[in-house]
Amino acid sequence: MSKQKIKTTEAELEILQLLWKLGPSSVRSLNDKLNKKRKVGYTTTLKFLQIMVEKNLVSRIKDGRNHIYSAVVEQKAAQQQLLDKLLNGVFGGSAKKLVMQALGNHQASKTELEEIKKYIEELEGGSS
Amino acid sequence: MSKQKIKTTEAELEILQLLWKLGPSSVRSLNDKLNKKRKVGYTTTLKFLQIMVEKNLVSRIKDGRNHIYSAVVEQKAAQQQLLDKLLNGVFGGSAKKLVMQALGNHQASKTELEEIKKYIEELEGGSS
DNA sequence: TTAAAATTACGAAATTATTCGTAATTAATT
DNA sequence: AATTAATTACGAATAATTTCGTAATTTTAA
Repeated sequence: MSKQKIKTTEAELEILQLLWKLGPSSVRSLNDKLNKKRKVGYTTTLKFLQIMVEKNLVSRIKDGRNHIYSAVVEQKAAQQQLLDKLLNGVFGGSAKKLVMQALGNHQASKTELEEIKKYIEELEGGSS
Repeated sequence: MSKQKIKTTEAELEILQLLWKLGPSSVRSLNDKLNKKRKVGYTTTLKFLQIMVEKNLVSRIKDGRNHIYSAVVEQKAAQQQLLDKLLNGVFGGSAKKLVMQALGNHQASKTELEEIKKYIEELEGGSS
């Protein structure tokens, strides 16, 4: 019963992003980081965190007068979910199309391309 | 002045999807297709199309008493926009990570993997 | 132990997105 | 031309998301 279909909104994702990057953080710290990008009220950030606790996207512990929030959902899992959505929603389920378009426009470095090739070879060699 | 920052919503994307697949279509036809997946009122579909005309996501011409709608935005462009969003938003801009995760979980066929490798080689050989 | 400073809780306003009812229009048919 | 059948226009209801003000609470420190 632990994995329902949780719908993550844009604003929530923005905060999860930070939590993944920074690790467990206080509201103030998160709000400060958010404000590097755009003006957001402290209580707005707090509210989102509270909503996210409800949804079980984050957890929290008390630390003095603060609450420290941590991401519950794994970054990988969230990435995968969004990737799937894009893949099925807009690329007709074709990983090939998605990958080619990703590589075509955002030129990965030569090194990265090599790494991807190696990775593909592993996939090919492995359990097929 | 032709390319502003247009925000496409979920519902709009769903309709664009159909337009890309079917080509120019009447409201009825689109609504019928939508109803294969979920119940949507005719006027709801119409409303979205009207909104999308406002946003310049689709265009329309009259055909008898009907309006025929066509996608204005190219599928590729929309795909790219969403891809970019995912890439920058959740994969920290690393196409490599995105690609690897896409390939890792959605096993593309061996043939597809080969094609992707070839494609990478083209990229490597080409204009660096 | 009171006052000041900061945090959290609550709830509701503001905004955006979705849905559709009803009226007006158009076209075809009698 | 009047009736019918279908479409489009308009605007408003609903729902979901985002935002934040204010009150209550907690901690620090004077």
